[in-house]
Amino acid sequence: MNSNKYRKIYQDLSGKIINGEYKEGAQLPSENLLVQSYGVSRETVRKALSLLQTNGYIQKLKGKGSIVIYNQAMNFPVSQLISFEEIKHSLNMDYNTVVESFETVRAKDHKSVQEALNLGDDTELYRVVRSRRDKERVNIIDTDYFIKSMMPGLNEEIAQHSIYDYIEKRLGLLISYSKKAITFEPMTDDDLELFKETMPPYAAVVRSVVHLEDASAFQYNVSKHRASEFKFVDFSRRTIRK
Amino acid sequence: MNSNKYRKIYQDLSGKIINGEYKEGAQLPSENLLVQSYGVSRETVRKALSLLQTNGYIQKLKGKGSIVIYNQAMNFPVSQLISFEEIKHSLNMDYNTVVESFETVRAKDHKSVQEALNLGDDTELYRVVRSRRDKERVNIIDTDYFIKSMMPGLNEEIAQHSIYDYIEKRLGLLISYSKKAITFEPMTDDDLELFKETMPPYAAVVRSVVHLEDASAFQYNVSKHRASEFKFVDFSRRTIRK
DNA sequence: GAGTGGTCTAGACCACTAA
DNA sequence: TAGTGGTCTAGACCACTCG
Repeated sequence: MNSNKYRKIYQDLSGKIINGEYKEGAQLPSENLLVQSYGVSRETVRKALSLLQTNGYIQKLKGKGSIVIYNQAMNFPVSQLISFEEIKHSLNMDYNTVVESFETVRAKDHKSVQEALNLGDDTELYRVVRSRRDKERVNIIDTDYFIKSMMPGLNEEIAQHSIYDYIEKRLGLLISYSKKAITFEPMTDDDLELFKETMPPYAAVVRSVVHLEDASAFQYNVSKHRASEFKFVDFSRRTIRK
Repeated sequence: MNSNKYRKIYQDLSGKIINGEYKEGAQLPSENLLVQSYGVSRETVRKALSLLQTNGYIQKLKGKGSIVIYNQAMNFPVSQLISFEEIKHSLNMDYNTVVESFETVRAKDHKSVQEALNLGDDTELYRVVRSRRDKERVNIIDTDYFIKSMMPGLNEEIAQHSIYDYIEKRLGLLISYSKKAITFEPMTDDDLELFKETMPPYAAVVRSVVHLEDASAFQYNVSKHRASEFKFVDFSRRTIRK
C-alpha cells in the first residue's frame, strides 16, 4: 500500500544489514549504483541512506562510500520507540505478560499523568499494570495510562497481547515520538510484592510520554525494571556543531 | 567558514526555539514563507526542518504546518552526544572537575576497551579519571580511554577543561556518533572512596564507545553517577513501520 | 583524473487540512 | 479552493579520496 520509493530502499537495505548480507564494516554500493539498480533519482537514494545513517545502520564517508556500522550486540532495548512485543519478537525472548490490573481512573488523581498529557481534572484514563516475567521471575512492571475516549474497545484481552498493535492496526493511529526519562529509584512496597524480592531494593524506572503523528500526547508509561537486569542501549549522533 | 545554507537555517530556528521566541505549541512559518525569507530553495528549507524534527524541536503536520514540541524541561543530560563542559555550560551548573588520575596503560590490560576500540595488545592508551563535584560532593566519576597516538599533546591541564574542545578545535577531528549502554551496578571500593559515601552502594553506569566521522572508534568512556542523582532524558522517534 | 558523497536548485505532482 | 507539507526528478557544482 505504501509505495514510497525511499522507504522501500530503506527497508531493503536495513533488512540486508540486519540479516548479515551486509556485515559490519562492509561497504554499500555507491549512490550511483543504487540509482541504477533501484531505478530512482539520486536524491531518493540519498534520502534512504540518510535515514540509515540517522538510525545507526551506516556511516557515510565523503569521497569513499557508505559503510555498515550496525552491530548485532547493539540490538537490545534500543533507544527506539518499539513496543515490548516487538522487542520480544526481534530477540526471540520467552517472556510472559500478565495483566495485574486494568481499571478506569480520573486524571486529577494522577497528577504527573495529568500534567504530561495536559488533561482536565475529570478526564477518564485507563490504567493498565502489566508484569513481564521469564520462567523464573518478574523482571519488568509496566504501568500505562491511556485516555479512555481515544481507546474504544480496549480491554484486558488486548492488553495481554500488544496494545501498540491494537492502536496502529485497529485504531489506525500513528505513533510518532516519545520523550523519556530514566532514573534509578528505590522500589515501593507494591513493586517489591510484584517483583517478589526484597533485594536489590532499587528499580530502573523509565517514564515516557508518547505522542501521535499530530503531536498530541496520548500515553504515559512507567516501566520499572529489576535494576540488576536493566540495560538501556542507545545510539546517538553529534548534533550540528557551532 | 561553514556556509551551509540549511545549517544556518537550522541554527537560526533552533536558537529561536531554545530562547523562547517560538514557544512550545507555536507554529513555525510555512515552508514557502521560509523559502522567501531565507532566499533559498524549498528543498533546502525542508532539509533544515527535517533536522529540527529529527532532533525533537518540531513536529511537521501534513496540510497544516510545523509546530514546536521542544520543551525546556527536556533539556537535561539529553541523549545527544555532548561533552560534560557543554552540558555544564548550557545548564549554568556550578560543577567542578578534578583530574583524579592521568596515566598511560596498555590495551591488553583493559580487555573491554581493547575489544570495543579494536586494538592490538600493546597499543598505548591514556586512561583519565575525572570526578565531577558540586559544592557538597562528587556526583559523577568519568573514566576515559583514548588511543595515545591519536592524541598528541593531551595532558592533565587539558583534561581538567574540555577534552572535546581540544579534540575538535586543536586536533581538528570530527566526533560523529556513539553507542552507549546504561546499567545499574554496585559501586567498587574505588568508587566508594571517590564518592566518599557508603550509601547507596549502587551507581548508574554509562559506557560509551565514541566514533569519529570516518567511523573509527577512538574513545571508550565509563561514566558513573550517584544513582539517586542520575537522570537520563531521551527523545526518540518511531522507526519506519512495516 | 575518475569516482565518491554533500549541497543546492527549480519545478512537478500529490495528499492532506482548513475555511 | 487555497495553502500546507510529502515525494520525486534531473541536473548542476563542489570537496574529498584514492590510485
